[in-house]
Amino acid sequence: MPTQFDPPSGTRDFLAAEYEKREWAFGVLRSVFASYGFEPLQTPAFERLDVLLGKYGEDADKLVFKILRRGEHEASGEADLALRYDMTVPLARVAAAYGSQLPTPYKRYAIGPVWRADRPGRGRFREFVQCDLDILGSPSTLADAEVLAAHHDAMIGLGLTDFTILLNSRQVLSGLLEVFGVPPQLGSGVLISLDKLDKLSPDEVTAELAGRGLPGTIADDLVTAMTATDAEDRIRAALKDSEVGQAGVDEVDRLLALVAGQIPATRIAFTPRMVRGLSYYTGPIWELAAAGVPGSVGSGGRYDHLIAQLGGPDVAATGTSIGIERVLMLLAGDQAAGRGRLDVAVTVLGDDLAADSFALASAGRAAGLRAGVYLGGSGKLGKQIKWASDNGARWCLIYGHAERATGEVTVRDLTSGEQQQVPAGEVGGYLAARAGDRSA
RNA sequence: GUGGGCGUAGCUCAGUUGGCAGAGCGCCAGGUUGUGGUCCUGGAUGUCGAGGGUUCAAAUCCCUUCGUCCACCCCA
Repeated sequence: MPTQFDPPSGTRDFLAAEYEKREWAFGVLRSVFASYGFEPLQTPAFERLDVLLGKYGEDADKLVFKILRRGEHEASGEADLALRYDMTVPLARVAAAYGSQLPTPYKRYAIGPVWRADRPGRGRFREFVQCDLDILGSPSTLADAEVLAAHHDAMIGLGLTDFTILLNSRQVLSGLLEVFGVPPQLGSGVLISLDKLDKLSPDEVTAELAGRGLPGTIADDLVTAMTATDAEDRIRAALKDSEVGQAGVDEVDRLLALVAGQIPATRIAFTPRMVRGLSYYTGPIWELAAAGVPGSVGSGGRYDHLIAQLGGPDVAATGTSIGIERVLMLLAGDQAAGRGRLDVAVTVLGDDLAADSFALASAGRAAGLRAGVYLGGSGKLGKQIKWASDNGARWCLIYGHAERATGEVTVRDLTSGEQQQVPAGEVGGYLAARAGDRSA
């Protein structure tokens, strides 16, 4: 097939099987979030350009899909609107617009497509669904714990158990830089390099740190402490010398204690080396890793002043983002089986019988089943039964002149091949009585 | 944005030194005119991603372009 009929790169068509799998997953998320008392929020697919630009820096601005001005201004080539880039900026706008009308704290979830003018790759799209869970207005660690627990439960609800939550804190990272004597101006660069410890060897990271201008002995000490088998103990001990660092450790421990009843200890761990690249986090940070998926399958943290930076009120905030597209990749085989399109397939064995066939299908629907009549051009019964079978129907209702003469319908069970004559008026009840026997 | 791989039937892919466009699966028809799945027989697949060049001759070699995949970067 010519490639011009593929959807634009980085976008996808979802035919029935995949669509249903996705809808199932979104439904699981909605129900888990609702069970925690989070409420839904839906905002427009596009926002005013000035609402979106300049929020995350120039690099992010380049990834915003802009919408040209229309009408007489179109020739100007300027844009005044843009497709949303994430769910957080719209959240800030909503907080600014409806502030006092929103509950406090405001616990909301948002599931919907976002767009990025990015280069697509594996697990990376230009149009993808983002699923965010946030709490505005609570500075409490309880809020972080609730978000984290809900995220964990959502993953479990989706059938995922083989994942790990890497937990750290901004204060821990600040403390590390302090106790190891990293010059303040090198801080963010050093953290970016340390984040690569899960991909690069300790030596490579040490070299990269030196390349950033960090004195060799400091780089060495830092990498050694982070990668030792007893790294966590070493870091904990070292941070005792830092007020901010110790505060970070205390908060991480508090968070671990709060979620201990819901998240098994094997699935969550204090991970001092984990650094979230984004600079707006102000407290605990976390990332979910799963085997077989590039990057993370979710991440979040506390971001206390971001909402104000994005144009909203200056409220405490914490939240998490479920990497649903990547989670769906892990679910590839499981939920995709599909259960067919019909429960009841009705033959049409002649133009003069079609109206009765329609009525039979209607009776099937009234019995709570999915029912359809044969729309093809073949009058052959064999073709029609094959059609019924191809559509996954459990029953084929055979209704020809012989049946009409006796006022009965031949009900063929396509699983067993057994057939039974049923009075036409009782077909609905007959099917309803047997529909519960075996789940679809 | 940098480097590399790959674009052939609906799908997964073969295709030798340039020499008639192939297989499996799926699809259609028949065997069986009122009985699907299994089986047997037969049939159709097509802009060889697109454009240009070399050649008697190009899926094959060269150039360009588009798409796609992998690594780096960045993210979800």
